[in-house]
Amino acid sequence: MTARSTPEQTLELAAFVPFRLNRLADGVSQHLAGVYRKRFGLDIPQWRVMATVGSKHDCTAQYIAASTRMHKTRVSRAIAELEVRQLIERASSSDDRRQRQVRLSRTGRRMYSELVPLALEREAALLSCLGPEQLAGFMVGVETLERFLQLED
Amino acid sequence: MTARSTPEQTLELAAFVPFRLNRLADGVSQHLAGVYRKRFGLDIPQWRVMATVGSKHDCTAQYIAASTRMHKTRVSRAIAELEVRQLIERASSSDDRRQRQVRLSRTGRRMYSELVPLALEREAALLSCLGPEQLAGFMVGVETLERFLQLED
DNA sequence: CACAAATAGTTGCGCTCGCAACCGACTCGG
DNA sequence: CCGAGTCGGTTGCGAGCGCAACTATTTGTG
Repeated sequence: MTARSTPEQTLELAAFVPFRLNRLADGVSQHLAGVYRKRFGLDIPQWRVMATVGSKHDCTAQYIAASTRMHKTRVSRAIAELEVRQLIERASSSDDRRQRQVRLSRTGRRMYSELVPLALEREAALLSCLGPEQLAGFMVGVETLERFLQLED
Repeated sequence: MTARSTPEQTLELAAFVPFRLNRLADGVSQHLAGVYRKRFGLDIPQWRVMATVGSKHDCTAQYIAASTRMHKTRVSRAIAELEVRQLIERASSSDDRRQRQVRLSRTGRRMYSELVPLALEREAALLSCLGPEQLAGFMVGVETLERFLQLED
C-alpha cells in the first residue's frame, strides 16, 4: 500500500455539515408533513402557497415564487390545484392583465386559521428540545448562513 | 388562551424555522452541487454513495442506505450507474449471496481522492462565515435537533 | 427436512418537478 | 403607433424518485 506521509484524506458523511443539514431539514419536514398532508390534504408547495397568501392578501404568483423560493411552475401548479379545491380565488388584476391577484376564499381562510396554530405548535414542539440560549445560538448561525448564501428575502 | 382580542394568528413563512431550514439546506446543496456535478458528473445520490464507500470499504447497499438515509431504490440506482461508469466494483459476498460487497475501483479511488479535498474545502468556505463560537453554538443546536428527531446513526 | 417468513436488492409504474418553449399582455424606442 | 424585447403565467416533456411488487436467498419453526 502507498506509504504517504499524510494518510489519505477521508470524508465521513455523518460529520459533513451540508449532508447533516439536508438530513435535518428533511427530518423536520417529515415531522411536519402529517399536519398539512394527512389532516388537510396539502402537499408542501400547496402549504407554502396557503401560508404566503394567508399572511399577504392579494399577492401574485410571482410574489409567492420569490418569497417561497419555489420555481414558478411549481407555484403555478400548486395554485391551480388550490383553486380547484376552492381554497383560493383568483381575480385578474385591473392594471396588468397578465397577472392575477390570489387570495384565500372563505373556506381557505377557515382552513388557514386552523392550520396556522397547528404549524406553530409543531414548530414550538420541535424547538422545545433546545434551551433558550441554545436556540438563540442556533438561530444566529442560521441567520449568518442565510446572509452568506443570500437567502434572505 | 387569549380570547378574540388578539388578531387572527398569522404565520410568516420567512420566520418559520422548518421552512428556513429547508431553504438553508437547499442553498447549501446548491453551493456544493457544482463540485460533484459539473466537475465529476455525479448527482447527489452518487456522490453520497462515493463518499460512503470511500470511507468504509466493502459495504453493502443496505449499509449505504441506512447511513445516508436514502431509499434503497435510490441507492440501488446510484450504485448501478456508478458501476457502469466503473467507479465502483461489486463482488458477491461469500457468506450471503443475496448481498454484494461494494468497493471503489482504481479510478473510483482516484476520483474520491480528488473529490474529498474539494468537498471539505467547500464546507470550510461555507462555515468560515461563522466565527468559532458562532459555529460551536450552531452545531450544538444541530446536534440537539438531530438527537431529538433521532437522526443520528 | 420442509415450508413460512424475513431479507438484499432490482424493477415497473405513477407522480412531481425543473427546463424550455410557449401565449398573451405590457413597454419602450423609433 | 408599431415592432422588438420583456414579463407573468401555463404547459409539454423528460428525469428522478418512492411505493409496491418481484426474484433470489437465508432464517426460523414445527
